[in-house]
Amino acid sequence: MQGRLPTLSDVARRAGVSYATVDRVVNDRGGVADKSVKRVREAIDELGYVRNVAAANLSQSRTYRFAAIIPTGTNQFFQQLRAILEAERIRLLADRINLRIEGIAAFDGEALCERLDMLARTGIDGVALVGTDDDIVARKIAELRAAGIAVLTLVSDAPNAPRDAYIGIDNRVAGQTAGRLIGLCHGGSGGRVLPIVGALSAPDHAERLEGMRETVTALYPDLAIAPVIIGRDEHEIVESKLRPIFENSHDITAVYSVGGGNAGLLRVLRALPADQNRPIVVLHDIVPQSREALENGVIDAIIDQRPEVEIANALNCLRSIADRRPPDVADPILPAVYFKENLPPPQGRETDAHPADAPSSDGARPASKSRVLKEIDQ
Amino acid sequence: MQGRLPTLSDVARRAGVSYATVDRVVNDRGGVADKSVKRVREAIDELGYVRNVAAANLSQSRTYRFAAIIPTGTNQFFQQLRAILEAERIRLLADRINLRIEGIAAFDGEALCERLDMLARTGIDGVALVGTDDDIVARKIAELRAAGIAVLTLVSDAPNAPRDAYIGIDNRVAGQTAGRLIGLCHGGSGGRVLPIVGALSAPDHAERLEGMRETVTALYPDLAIAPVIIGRDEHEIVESKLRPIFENSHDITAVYSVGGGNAGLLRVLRALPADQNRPIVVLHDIVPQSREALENGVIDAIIDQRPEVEIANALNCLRSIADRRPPDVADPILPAVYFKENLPPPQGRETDAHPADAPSSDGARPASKSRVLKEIDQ
DNA sequence: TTGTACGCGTTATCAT
DNA sequence: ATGATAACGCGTACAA
Repeated sequence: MQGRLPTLSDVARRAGVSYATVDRVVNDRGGVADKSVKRVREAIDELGYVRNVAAANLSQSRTYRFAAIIPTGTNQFFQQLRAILEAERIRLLADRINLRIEGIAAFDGEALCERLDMLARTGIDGVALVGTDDDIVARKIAELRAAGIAVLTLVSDAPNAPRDAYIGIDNRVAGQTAGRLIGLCHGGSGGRVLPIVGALSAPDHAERLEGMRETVTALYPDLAIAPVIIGRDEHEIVESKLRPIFENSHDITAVYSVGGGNAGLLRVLRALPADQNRPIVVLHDIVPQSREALENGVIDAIIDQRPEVEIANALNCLRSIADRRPPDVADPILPAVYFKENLPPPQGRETDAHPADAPSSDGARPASKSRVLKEIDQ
Repeated sequence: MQGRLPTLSDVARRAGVSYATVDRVVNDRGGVADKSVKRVREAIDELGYVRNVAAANLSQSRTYRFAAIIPTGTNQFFQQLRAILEAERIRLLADRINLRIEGIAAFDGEALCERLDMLARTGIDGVALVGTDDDIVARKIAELRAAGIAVLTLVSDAPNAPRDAYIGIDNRVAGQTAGRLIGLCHGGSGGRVLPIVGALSAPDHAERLEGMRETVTALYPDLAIAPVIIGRDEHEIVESKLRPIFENSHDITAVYSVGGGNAGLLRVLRALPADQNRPIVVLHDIVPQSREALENGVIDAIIDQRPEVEIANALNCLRSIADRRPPDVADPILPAVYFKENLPPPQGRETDAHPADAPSSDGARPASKSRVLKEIDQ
C-alpha cells in the first residue's frame, strides 16, 4: 500500500529551513526572505511534493454549508433532481459538506428571495438555485455575493444576475441537436415540424426553440416549421391544443416538445389512428413518463440534460469557490441523446436496499435522517 | 464555514464508554458487550455521527499504488485515453493515489503478462488494463487477484478472466444504438447498410456489429445489410476494400464503422462524386479525425464511449476495492451519441497553460514531472 | 471487555 | 524573518 510521499517536513529538511517557513511559502503568506523562498521551491520541485488534501482539510476542521433550492410541485424532472441531491447528502457529509435541500414554489421570485434571506441569516457558504429572469432575484443574488456567499444557477440561468457560475446545458445547443436529429430522420424528404413550448418567456424554452429553428432552416430547407404550440407545461392544455391539429391536418411529420406537459402529447399520439403516419417525436429529459414512451416506441428520442452530471459539477464548483481554489468550472454540460437502445437504467442508486443484508464493513452507518438534519442545521 | 460535526469522542461521551469501545463498534472489531454496542449505536444515531473520511485516510497514511496499461501506437483513441490518465496524475497524488501509466504493444498477450509480472513484483494494489480474449492473460489475471491485486478491464473486457470488474460500454448496446440511428435516418425508405470492422475476432467489434444487425433486422426490415468489410483497423486496407464498392454500386445508403482505420473511409467519402448520394455515416469514438469529419459534414454521427467517464469510474472502483468497501461498480457507462451540434469542445483540460501567469493561490505547484515519477515510483 | 495515548500531515498560533 | 508546537479526528498498539 505504500511508497511514502514527501511531506512538508521533508521539504523543510531538504531546504534547510524550518517547517513554518515552508508553510509560509507553500501558502503564500509572505514575509519570507527571497533566498529562502527559492530554496523551498527547489526542494518542493526536487522531492515532488504534493499537498495532502486529507491532512489539509482535517487541520482546518471546517464544515461547508451549502444549500440547493429546488422548485416543488409535480414536475417530474425537479422531483428527480431533488432525489439525486437527497442521495448525495450522506456521502457529502462524510467529506464535511453539509447540504440543505430547500423546496420553493416554482417561479415565485418573492418567495425565493425570502428563502435566500433566511439562508443568509442562518449562515451559509454557497447556494445553488434554479435561475429565473426576475429582477428582484438578481438583486438578491448580488446581495448574497457581496456577503461572500457563492451563488450558482442550476438548470436555468439568471442572465442578469452576477452568479458565480451557471451549471447546466446550453439550451440553444440542445435545440440545435434536436433540429439535426429531426432533419436526419426525414431522410431527405420534406415535412412539417410542430414545436411545443411551455412559454416563450422562459429563457430555456425560447433558446431550445430558437436552436431547433436555426438548424432546421439552415440545413433542412425542405422542412417547414408549424406555428408554435404554447402549452404552459400543462398536459390538459397541450392535449386540447394538439388534438385538433392532428385531426385537421395530416402533414405533421415531427414534433419537438421543449418543456413539460408531455402527458397530453402522449395521449394524443397514442390515440392516433393506425393508418395515420406517426410523426417523429423528440422530447426533453428522461422522467418515468418519457422513459416509458420511448420504450414503447411512442416517441423516438429524448434529449437529456443529465441532472446527475449537473449536480456533481455544481457541488464541485461550490467546494472550489468555498476553498478559494481555481474555479473548477468544469466543462460545459452537453445534452445527451437517448434512444430506446441506450436509455440508461431507471435509477442511479437503489433507495436503501436491505441494511441488514449488508453489514457495512466500514461500520459508520448513516444516521437517521431526522437527526442528521436536526443536529447539523441548527 | 462551521457547525461542528460530532466526532467519535462525542459519541463516546454520550454513550458513556471510552473512545476505543466506540471504535470497536464502528469498525466491527467485536469483543464489545451487547449493551455497550447498543448504547453506542444509539448515540451515533442521536448525534448523527458520520465518519470523517479525511481524518480516516490521514491516520492510515497509505498511498495507493495503481497502474493503467494502455496500448501504445498510433491509435488516436488510446492516445487520448493516455492523455486523460496523465492529466489525472497530479490530482490523484493530492489524494495519495499514485498512478503508473504503462504502455504496451497492442494485443500482445505475452508482453502484457510480462508487464503484469513486473508490476506485481514492484508491489501494486490494483491495475486497469484493456482486456483481450487471451488465455495466458486470463491466467495471469487470476494470479494477480490471488495475490490480492485488484484487476479491472477497461474499454474491452476479458470475458474469461476473473477480473474484479469491467469498466466500459456495452458494445452490443452501442451497436443497437447505431442501428436505431441509421434506421431513423432512412425516414421509412429502404436502403443498404455497409458495416466495417477491424476484425471479427475482436470481441468489442463483433458485439457492435451484432447489435447493429439485431436492431436493423428487427425494426427496419426495408434495410439490407451488405457484406462486412474487414479492415484490420488499417486505413489503407479500409480504403482499398471500400473504393471498389462505391465505384461499382451506388446503393449503399449507410456506413457503420465499428473500429479504426477510418482515415481510409473518410478519404473514400471525400472523393465521392458530387452527383452520388452521400450515405449516412456512423462512427465510433471522438478523436481529432472523426471530430473534424463530423464538423465538416463528411459523417453524420459519432458514438462515443466517453473515456473520461470510463477513467473516472475505473479509478473510483480501484479505490473502493483497495479499501475493501462495497464495490462501487457504478452504473454501466452508456455510449453517447454526438452530432455536429452537441460535439463536446476539443480538450477536457488545457495542457499546462502558463504557470507564470497563474501564481497558484494554493502555492503547492505541481513538481516537475520527471521528479515526481522518480521519487514515487521507486 | 474496556481504556489510554500516540502518529498521520497540515494549518494556525504563539514565541523568538 | 524564522521557528516550535498545539490542534484537527481517526486508527491502532498497548495497557489494564
